[in-house]
Amino acid sequence: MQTIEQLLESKNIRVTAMRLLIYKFLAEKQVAVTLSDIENAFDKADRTTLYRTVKTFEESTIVHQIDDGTGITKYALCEKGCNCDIETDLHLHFHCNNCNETVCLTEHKIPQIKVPNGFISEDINLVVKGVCDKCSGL
Amino acid sequence: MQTIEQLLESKNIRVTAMRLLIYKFLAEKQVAVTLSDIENAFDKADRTTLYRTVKTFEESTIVHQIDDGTGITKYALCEKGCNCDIETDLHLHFHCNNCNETVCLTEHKIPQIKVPNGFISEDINLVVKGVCDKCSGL
DNA sequence: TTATAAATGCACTTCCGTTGCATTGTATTT
DNA sequence: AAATACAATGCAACGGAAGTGCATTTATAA
Ligand SMILES: [Mn+2]
Ligand SMILES: [Mn+2]
Ligand SMILES: [Zn+2]
Ligand SMILES: [Zn+2]
Repeated sequence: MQTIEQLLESKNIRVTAMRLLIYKFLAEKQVAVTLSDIENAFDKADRTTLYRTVKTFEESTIVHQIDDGTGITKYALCEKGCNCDIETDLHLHFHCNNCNETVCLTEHKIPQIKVPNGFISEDINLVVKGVCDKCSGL
Repeated sequence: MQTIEQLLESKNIRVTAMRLLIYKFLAEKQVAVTLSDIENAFDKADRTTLYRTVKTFEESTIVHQIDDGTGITKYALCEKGCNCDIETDLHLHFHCNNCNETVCLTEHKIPQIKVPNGFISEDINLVVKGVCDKCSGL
């Protein structure tokens, strides 16, 4: 088990206080977060720093971006061994219409999707919307 | 075969010049269009009118909205017999990373997606990204 | 024709993402 | 240790797209 510091260093990302804090924040969250979420969690830090930190993480396959259809970009930590950079992360995402939260369903891979002749599939974004387990009470 | 006028009247939407023009514009386009696309096609008309027209169409299941991940909302005519309003339109969308166009693949329905226990699926958004038939040359 | 309501146009706002640039902090070299 | 070089952070501003309030025009109905 490697530390966060080791992870960052392995990706050639300098270890700073902010980056450690933001990483920990993402790690303890069970849901995808928006930039505003991070902003609210770190009042003292500037929006831009948070934005660039997340972007840095994204470029190094530490987090992946999620477009859940709300119009607001969300972020979540990549699983270890995730290959977002070379091929798309094929797990699906679930957006709850009730609590408005979005989660990675990393266990649920996206099935093979057929496209018409002449079309070349390179990436797939699949978002299921409905009611999450916390809200459904099932 | 019903006329556009008849279609609008059947949905209790008043027939206006703008609405007929915008409908025809959408009908002759083979790809999903942005509000800016419509704006460029109708210089004289105001953005707000176009915006509200499309929204009116959307509320009456004449067009459906497409979130292809570009961050810009796109619109396309619904097929006849489409049930966007009561259940989600289950066809998938394809976004070309080369020409940046998005098309409805109405023939390609979204397969059944399994979600974990406790989750209730109500709607699915599936966007395949890659190279379209025009750009691939295949 | 007049009264009523909807459609359109104009101005303005908000929200999110993004960038330029100055400043601070860190690491490396001399 | 001091000087240097470069990256990280903070502040301010911008831009695009979606959305809203209100006045005006246009269509429908009485
Ligand atoms: Mn995910
Ligand atoms: Mn479609
Ligand atoms: Zn929920
Ligand atoms: Zn193309």
